[in-house]
Amino acid sequence: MSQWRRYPEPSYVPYVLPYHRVLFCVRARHFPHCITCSVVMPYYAVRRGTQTGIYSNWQECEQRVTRYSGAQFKKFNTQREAEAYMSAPGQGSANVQSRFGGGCAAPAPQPIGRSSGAASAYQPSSSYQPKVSGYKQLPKKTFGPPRDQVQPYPHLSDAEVLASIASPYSTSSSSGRGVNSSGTSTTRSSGVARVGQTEHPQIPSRVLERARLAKADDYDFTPDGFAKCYTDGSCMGQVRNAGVGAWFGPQHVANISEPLPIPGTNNRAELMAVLYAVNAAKESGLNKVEIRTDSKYTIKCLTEWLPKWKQNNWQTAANTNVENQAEIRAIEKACSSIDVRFEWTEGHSGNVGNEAADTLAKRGAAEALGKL
Amino acid sequence: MSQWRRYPEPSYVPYVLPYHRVLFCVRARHFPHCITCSVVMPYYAVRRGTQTGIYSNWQECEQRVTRYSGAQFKKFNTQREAEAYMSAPGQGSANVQSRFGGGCAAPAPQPIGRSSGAASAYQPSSSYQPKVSGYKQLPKKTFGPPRDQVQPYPHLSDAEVLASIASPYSTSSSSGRGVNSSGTSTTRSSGVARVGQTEHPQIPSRVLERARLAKADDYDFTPDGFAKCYTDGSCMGQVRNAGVGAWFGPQHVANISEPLPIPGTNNRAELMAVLYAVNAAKESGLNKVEIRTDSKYTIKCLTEWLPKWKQNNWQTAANTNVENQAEIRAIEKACSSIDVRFEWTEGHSGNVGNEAADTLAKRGAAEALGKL
RNA sequence: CGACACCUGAUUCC
DNA sequence: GGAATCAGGTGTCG
Repeated sequence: MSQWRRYPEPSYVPYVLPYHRVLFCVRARHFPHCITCSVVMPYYAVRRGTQTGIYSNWQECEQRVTRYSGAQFKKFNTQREAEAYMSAPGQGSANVQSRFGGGCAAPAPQPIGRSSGAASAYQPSSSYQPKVSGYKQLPKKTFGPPRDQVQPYPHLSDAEVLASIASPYSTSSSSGRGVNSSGTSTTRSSGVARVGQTEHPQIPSRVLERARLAKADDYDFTPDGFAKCYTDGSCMGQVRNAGVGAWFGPQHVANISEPLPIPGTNNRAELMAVLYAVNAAKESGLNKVEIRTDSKYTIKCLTEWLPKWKQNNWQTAANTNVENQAEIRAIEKACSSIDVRFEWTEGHSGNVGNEAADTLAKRGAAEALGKL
Repeated sequence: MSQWRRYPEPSYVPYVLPYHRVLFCVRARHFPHCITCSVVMPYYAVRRGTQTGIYSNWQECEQRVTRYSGAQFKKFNTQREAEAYMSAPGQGSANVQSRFGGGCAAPAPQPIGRSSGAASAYQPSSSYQPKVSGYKQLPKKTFGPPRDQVQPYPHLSDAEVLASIASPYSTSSSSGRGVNSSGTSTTRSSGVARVGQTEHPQIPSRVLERARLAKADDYDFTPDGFAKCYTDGSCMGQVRNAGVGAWFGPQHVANISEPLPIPGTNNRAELMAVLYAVNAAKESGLNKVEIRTDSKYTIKCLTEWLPKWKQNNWQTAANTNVENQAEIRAIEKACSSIDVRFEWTEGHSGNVGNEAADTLAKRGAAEALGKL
């Protein structure tokens, strides 16, 4: 391993048949055309975030980007590309330009160069990244943008599904917070401890607020008393705008259709949908909820694999770090104060609840796309 | 997976966060409202397989489909859909059509709705059928015979990669051999000793013939004058059909995509790819070539470990005989008259050359499998 | 124990 | 057709 790890460092790479005259492949800067010798040191350009700049590792980047609505960032292999990205006409680039181009040096955190060796024990997923090879994907034909005819399921029309949730899309404000306290005090019947707002900061407040408005009668319960909840995630396009959806029933006030604040993957979206749903369920006073998702990945993460991962330090069978670790842990934590059961539903098989959640999720992803 | 398999059986489904009190979801008949448990009577249409027809359960379908190269089959919820699928213009459907629609009766087994009347022939008594859905993926892994639009990487389409080597797939004959001798005499400029045909019997003659057609300008050289060559090996299935691929550049006449005459392992295939490539390079008169492979095993064999093995009588650290000794020695010998340098490329990381070699190798393995 | 590769399977997202 | 993710396995070496 050591041998390969040292690869990018400025040294000679003696991969030569030793019984020949020894040949050397000099480092990348000497042989820029030698693809395999190229240094793979990443450049994370944060064009929009709590603090813009170019960083040399994902941790640095993540700090400025997580929970930042509409964050724009991307990984590059060269500083030049990263700088080009910063200068590109992205939203909020004006602000970025001043920070980056100007001498206004970023404080403590180190824009590149500083090869911070401190690799935290907890390696967060790099899955937020739009995948290195953005340029390659360009020629790929994109899916037709104007397809709006989804026709999900028989009973409810698309419009009805969307109508079944009070449009939270425009009201991102926390205007309702003041009234909130009183509402919160009207604790519901269940013995579930009401979790404070601070405990699930990543859940938009309006999701929780609406969940509080739901009454027990509004839910559809299984014979053994679990509230049914269909969840789904969606992520679209090369930017990977993601959205989540959760469906408790037609016209249910607690239904969720939200964009995710940062780009992600399909699987992250599926997980986040569960996280949103579980938190909403808790917020409305339920003590038993049955999450129905079509993602076996999600279910297995939470049931089969999680116990193993907690023991083996979150290593996958291929000896890589488990992805979406943060989301999985968050769900686990959220589930500690409510009984959660998971059921798998086959996707696109005409299941009403699943289709509804799908529509909701797509709507959320579409909103995320509009935010960019 | 076994867990999922058991789904439809009359039992409990324990998909519950394990750190909670264990909860059970009783079977469908007990909880008819539980949509995800609903049993759907399936129709398995086998459009291409050992025997075509429509079957009512997966077992029947599986028999006609497993190990059948290029099998085409699909599950439907209605007989009408299944029949439509059978009539649809799938590849090789001509054959299918005659079988199905024609009187060419399938023997013993009972297609469900074979020409209407037979619908009753086999009436699936609801029961059993799992909604397992493993079958859906099955056709995916088969190399579709007619698929020419693969789009593996940006610059070159799959077809172009394949097209970049004169199709040796059909011309397995050694028709060009007679002319060969004269061609061999036209030695190229390099001081490399021309190896006689008999010295590398394992290299198909067409590989060498095509290499001879390449001119120096056709190659892509590193700044220090090494011709770039990506190699890859592939071996598929339990039979271990293997293939090799070598890629010198787009449309390069010397590119290689060959099946290996005998089954082997992945590592043997990787080694053979290098062997083919080095011989081709020599044959085209190169005197310096840089082999780029994603197999560290191959590189280490040829650089790190080989000197040691020559001294210790080819004994591994665990005191066993070194595997693939013949291939390693053959490469070493081939390298004695050409400068060969090795570079490691990470697999499946978007590297164009590596992806191309991969495609070529897979194609070769597929041919070995008889899938072509 | 580590490393790379080669596969198989599964679901979803596009 | 590809990406996201995981599980299981073999081939090989130190």
